[in-house]
Amino acid sequence: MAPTAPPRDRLLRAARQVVARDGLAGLTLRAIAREAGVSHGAPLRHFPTLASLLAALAAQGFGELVDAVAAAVDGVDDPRDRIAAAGHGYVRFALDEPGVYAVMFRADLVDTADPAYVEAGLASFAQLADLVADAQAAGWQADVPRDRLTTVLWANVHGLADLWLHGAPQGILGEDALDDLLALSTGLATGGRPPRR
Amino acid sequence: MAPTAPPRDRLLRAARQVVARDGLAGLTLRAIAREAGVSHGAPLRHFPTLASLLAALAAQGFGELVDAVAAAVDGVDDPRDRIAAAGHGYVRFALDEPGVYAVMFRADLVDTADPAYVEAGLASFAQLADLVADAQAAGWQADVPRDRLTTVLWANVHGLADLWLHGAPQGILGEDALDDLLALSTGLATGGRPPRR
DNA sequence: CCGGGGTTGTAGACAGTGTCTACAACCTGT
DNA sequence: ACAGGTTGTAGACACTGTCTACAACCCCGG
Repeated sequence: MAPTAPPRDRLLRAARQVVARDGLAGLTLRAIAREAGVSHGAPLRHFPTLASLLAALAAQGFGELVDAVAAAVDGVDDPRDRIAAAGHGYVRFALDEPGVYAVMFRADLVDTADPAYVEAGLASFAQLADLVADAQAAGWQADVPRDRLTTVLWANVHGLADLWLHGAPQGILGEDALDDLLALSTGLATGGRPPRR
Repeated sequence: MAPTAPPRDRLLRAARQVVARDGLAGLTLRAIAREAGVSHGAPLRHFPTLASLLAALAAQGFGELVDAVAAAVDGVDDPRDRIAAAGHGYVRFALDEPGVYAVMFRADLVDTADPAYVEAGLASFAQLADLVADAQAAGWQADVPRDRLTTVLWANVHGLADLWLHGAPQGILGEDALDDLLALSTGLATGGRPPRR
């Protein structure tokens, strides 16, 4: 094993630890440098700006999101059930990595022009679009433009994750309502079928 | 007319102008003070902290959101159409006031414990819950717990607004797809009925 | 072997930030 | 007229992102 990872990776790992420990408010360039054990200006040797470092972190996050969704879908056969499973995996990822997920959708923190960021986001969208394509081929909402249908489903799970991370529904519904909300949301969207048993 | 409004209101108005002009990144306590024409420490006479000023701004925003949704629903009779109209009004508000809307859901910027903020958010939720209650009374999803159904619908429109403000769908679908997305989203959620003509 | 050259890191500076504090002006009510 | 609260000012502090000058360090060609 490499005892010392490449400095870019070390910085990104440090950023993850910082955001996991101190949240978005503590995710500062100097805090990342401290966490990585280097001087406050060192990160700028590898990223021209904090926004570009966060773009790299967000791009990593999109990659892991794709993996999480793929794992959630794995083994599910029915195309509509696969969409529901994907939504489940999506939200679970957001809750497992709340800091990284928050960074991924913070246009004011991230350099949204970063090519790796854009590409990773599009790959995540394409993954969901493929699942939609399968469901459409099986007859579900076959006459709706695929990208629009995909975007709406994406907005559904993203909204649920964002609201939940914000904490609003917990005060109304309690801490353990998320699974029910997810089942309800995907059930509504995919045609009100009862959840699989 | 009062030539000089109460200082609290002047500060909140200044904050709106700043966020409308410079976005979230420019929404700083000192910028608000400059916009209001006072010294950099003056706002702290009226708000103990920046987060509390932003909580007051967000609470105002929730009030205006309620008004916007009420106006959008006004004149629509069918309960399910009212829900669709509410979603339309919701997203339109978010796009008309992107700065204020962003502040409303930024838990890291806002003092989320502020009573006025909590109350205003709950009032907005209650408004949507009432619309849901009417639709349920008319037979739509009558067996689903109302607060959970409301939360899911809220998440749908919030996710669409947040994604759109983030700019992601525009790159895929173009700048003018929003109305179609909204119709598709509410159509899916309320049972796939065709949009009203 | 040696000596550059690029990579990586350091340390200090600068403007800008939120918040605190000491001070002053002003308005109000008795 | 005067005391007290409200509102505002100005300076300080620690912190931030970014820039710059400087120094180690490693690798590779002669």
